[in-house]
Order: sequence, then C-alpha cells, then structure tokens
Amino acid sequence: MRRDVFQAIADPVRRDIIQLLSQKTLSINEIAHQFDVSRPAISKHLKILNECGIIDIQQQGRERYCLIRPKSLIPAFLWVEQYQSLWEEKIDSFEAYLKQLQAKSKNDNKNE
Amino acid sequence: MRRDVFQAIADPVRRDIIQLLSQKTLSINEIAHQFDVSRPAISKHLKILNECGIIDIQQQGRERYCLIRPKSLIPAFLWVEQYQSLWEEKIDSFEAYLKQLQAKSKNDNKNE
DNA sequence: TATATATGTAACTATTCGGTTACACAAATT
DNA sequence: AATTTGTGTAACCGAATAGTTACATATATA
Repeated sequence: MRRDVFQAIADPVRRDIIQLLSQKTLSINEIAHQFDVSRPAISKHLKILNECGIIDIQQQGRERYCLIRPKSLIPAFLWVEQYQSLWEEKIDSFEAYLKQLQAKSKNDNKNE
Repeated sequence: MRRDVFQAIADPVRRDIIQLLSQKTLSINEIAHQFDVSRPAISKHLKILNECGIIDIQQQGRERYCLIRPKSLIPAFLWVEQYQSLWEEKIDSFEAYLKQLQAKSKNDNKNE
C-alpha cells in the first residue's frame, strides 16, 4: 500500500490529528477523546501517520505519547509550492484561454 | 465521496497529470499517451481533478482540452504552510523531546 | 492481589479506489 | 457513405480505506 505524506494528509481526521499535535504532545487516549470515532480507529490513523514519519510515538509507562515531526511535511509543501508562481500570475490557464478567445473574436471582427 | 484538493493530490498519477498541465494545455488523449494506464483510467482521474476544480475541460471539435486552474491548489498550500514555522525551528518536537531527556539526565546526574 | 486504565490487535463490514475490457457515439477524414 | 479518431461510460474486479466490536495484555492504582 502507498504510504507517503500525500496519502497521509488526504484524510481529514489525520489532518485534524496533525493540527492537534502541532499545538501539544498528546497521549493516544487524549487524541481519541477529541474525535467522534472509536479509539481503535484513531489508533489506525496514528499508525499510518507514524509509518509516514509524520509523528513519533514515545512510550511512557502505560501511556504512549505522540509527537509531531513537522519536517516530514516539507515534501508536500515543496510540491504545492512549485505551482505558486502559476497562481500568483493571478490568472488560471482557464481564464487565459477565455482571454485568448476574446482576443481572437476581436481580431475576427477586425477582419470582417 | 470526499472530493477535495487533498484527496485529489493524494494519487501519484493525478500529481503527474497536474505537472503536465502546468506546462501546457493537453487533450485527453495526449495526456493518456504519457501514462502506462489505460485511457479510461486517465479519464477517471481527469473527472476527479475536474470535480475538485483543479482542471477545466474545454470541448473543441471532437477533442477535449484540459486546462489547469492553479488557484485551486492554494488551500493545500495554506494548510501545509501553517506548519512551516514549526519545521523552520530546525528542530522537531521529537528532537526537542530527546534534548529535554538529555538535559534531564544531566540534571539527575548532578543531583546524585 | 484485585481492579482500573491505556493501548494493541484481530476479525469483520461497507465503501471507495484504481484499474480493466467492451461498447457506444459524435466529429473528422477518406 | 464508410472509416477513423477522440472520448464517455457501464460493468466488473481486487485491493485499500475507514470504520466497528470484541478481546488480549501490560502498567498503575486501591
């Protein structure tokens, strides 16, 4: 199965977990209490996040604390960032296409 | 079914399609030719990208051209970007935790 | 020592995903 | 008019997802 940062952040629950852990290290139960889904479901999400290197889990007595490893998000950031210049041109290629059509139509009128 | 930008970019084929379209507008067949998977499979990916607003499809004769709408990626960018300060502290909380442990151990030694 | 707590995990389920092949159909070409 | 080309889509398939309940186990507490 695919197991990378893009797949990890695709799920909204996992994004919420990342959000929580960015504020504070939490035990697995503490995390699970914040969600409507069952603890085993959260456990599965944490396992995935752990396998993707997004969190690290530290045993402490009978509790296991989850710590975020924010650097793991850098690849996702870099991937999206490469398109920043495109959207910062303030014009989608769709809009560019429309503009081009308008220009073409203007030109056609000229030639009538 | 969930249909958002995070789910859209979770698949590597879709990320490759986005990459292609960021260079150049292409027809559906032109896109399909660049991949090993079948044309219907690519069609499905394009449908998803379209439903997420990442691409726009323009009919032209019997061909359909796909145009990227880069602004649609901004939400994903913003989501990842909010953690930039965390990873730019050049220290994961995991590493911070280890440092803390080391400091603690040093302190314990002092108190022996 | 008995009990409560924190967690893992197995077994199961329904749904979605990503792919396929086969076929339909409209537009372009011959 | 017949053929080729570009595309949509239905039907199917196996694997992955996201969840559940039930049970096991280790640690902490009374």
